[in-house]
Amino acid sequence: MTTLSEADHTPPRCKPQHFSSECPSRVLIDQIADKWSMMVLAVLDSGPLRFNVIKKQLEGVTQKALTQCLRRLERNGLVSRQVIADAPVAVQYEITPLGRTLQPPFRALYAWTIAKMPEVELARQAFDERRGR
Amino acid sequence: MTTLSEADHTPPRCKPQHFSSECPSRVLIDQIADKWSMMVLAVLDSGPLRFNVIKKQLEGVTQKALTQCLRRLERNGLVSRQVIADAPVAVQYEITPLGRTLQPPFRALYAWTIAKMPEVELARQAFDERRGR
DNA sequence: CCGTATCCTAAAGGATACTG
DNA sequence: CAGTATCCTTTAGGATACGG
Repeated sequence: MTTLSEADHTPPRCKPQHFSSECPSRVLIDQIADKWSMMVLAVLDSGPLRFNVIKKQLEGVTQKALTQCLRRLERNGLVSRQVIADAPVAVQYEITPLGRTLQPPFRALYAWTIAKMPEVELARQAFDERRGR
Repeated sequence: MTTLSEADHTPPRCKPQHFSSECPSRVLIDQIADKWSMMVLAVLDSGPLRFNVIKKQLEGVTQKALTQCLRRLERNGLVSRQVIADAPVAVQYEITPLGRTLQPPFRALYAWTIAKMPEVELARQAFDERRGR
């Protein structure tokens, strides 16, 4: 991956303006670009939650999809998983310190979404009209 | 979608801590969560480019995938498309003013990626070891 | 050069049933 | 409760060929 602004850093093993498939940042984009990850992290931001509580807050997510998402977040060190051996079993998911560092960038992205959504909606309508739906 | 921090805004038509499928921000997340969109916007950040130039800089993207991605970006008003009627035809893609406003949030996300990649890599190795590959 | 159309394969995603 | 396993359907994605 290249820079968004040249001064920011030195991209490891990446030529300027070329997104090689081995570029480390590509790996992370694949994670961030997941359908549910951002929402899971947002939900966990207020504190640890149990599986079904998370599930209830993400309308449309299936158990399978949420499990996969949580596993990947756990694997990447963004979320921790703790089994509480009661009967019936409880499992707590908690955002890690590393996961918390994602909060500022995500917050910026979220603010953008809220601020620009109306403009995007207008652009869509214009586009769809331009090409007879 | 809910807030990442309660003070930021008032989410339109969304209950606190609940990501409804009709919530406008979900629509945007679906766009941002696209595999190539962020890279396309990063590549276009330096100026307008032609289709095949963009394609060359995104290793592994197919013509079909890139076309789809650019159409969606155009539809959402983040990128503009201009046909230059030479022979053979040339098509220029350019980031729009609206698209440019995404730059700061993306830059923050990108900086995070570069900064935290090593930690993520360590977390992965630990996870994979915990569960016998 | 910049697509669209078609075909085909691979992967994602839902539904259901079952287990510690 | 929190998964895993299985099946099956749907969708995404690559490859190829062709058209404006």
